[in-house]
Amino acid sequence: MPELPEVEAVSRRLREQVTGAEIRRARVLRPRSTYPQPPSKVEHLAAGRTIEAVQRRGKHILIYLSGGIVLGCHLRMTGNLHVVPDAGTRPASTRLYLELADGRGIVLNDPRALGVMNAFPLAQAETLMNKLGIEPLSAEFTPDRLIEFAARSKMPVKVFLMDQRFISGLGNIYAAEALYRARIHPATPASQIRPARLRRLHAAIVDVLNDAVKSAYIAYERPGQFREAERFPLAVYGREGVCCSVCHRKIRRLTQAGRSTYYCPGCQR
DNA sequence: AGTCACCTGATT
DNA sequence: AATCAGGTGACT
Repeated sequence: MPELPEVEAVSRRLREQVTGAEIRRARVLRPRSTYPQPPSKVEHLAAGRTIEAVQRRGKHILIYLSGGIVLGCHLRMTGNLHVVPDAGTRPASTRLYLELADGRGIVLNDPRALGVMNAFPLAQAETLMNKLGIEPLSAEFTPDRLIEFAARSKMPVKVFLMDQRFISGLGNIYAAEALYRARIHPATPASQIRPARLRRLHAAIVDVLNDAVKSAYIAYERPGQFREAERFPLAVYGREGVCCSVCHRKIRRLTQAGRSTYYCPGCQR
């Protein structure tokens, strides 16, 4: 599920629902879901604290607790973090949950069980988050910063865009969609792209993420079956063999760093 | 820079 | 039965 827009939607809804709530206790049902920490660390550090704020950083959800503790959650491929009315009634693929003093539960629900939650003192959480790259929807993400980063990387530009140490939040779908909008071939080495095209790429990244944030927020407000239907139409991702609506050539797929990349051979040179 | 491991469920 | 999946960290 989640890249930046989906994580933003999850984070916003959580913020609205649980800011100010008290965590009675935390229960880890699957021990690996707190990797690399032991489950007891999360259980002990979360219990009895009040939720002061919920923030997103890259694809991480940060739950700030009273007493200077932060719960950091990463949803990986299939995770979701959401509130249930009764902590005693949870989805089948619940990996851990926070039982609130009012009886509700915050559930890390993840069929593939790749998602994780950790507990950190505030300073340690900040240190970890400082290793992430720039927030693409913040004012610091400027065309010049993108040009500066790209100049230092020989990676294929699509792999570069997904590297969280440069820009944090882009994943397989929106990296491909941004390159399509910018008309850049995904295999182009980042350092070889001229500044004018990187400016176009910068605008494409901001646009595609803003579009996706809007639809992701709506999608997460609704029951599951409407999720896919409400996302704006993707131009290339998952559309191998379909004709490009601009040039009518067939969308192709290639493999980069072990992941599928979709692109239009006509539009992206 | 590539390959695997971590997992399960959907699709071919 | 095999392959694929919106992610990432730990190995070569």
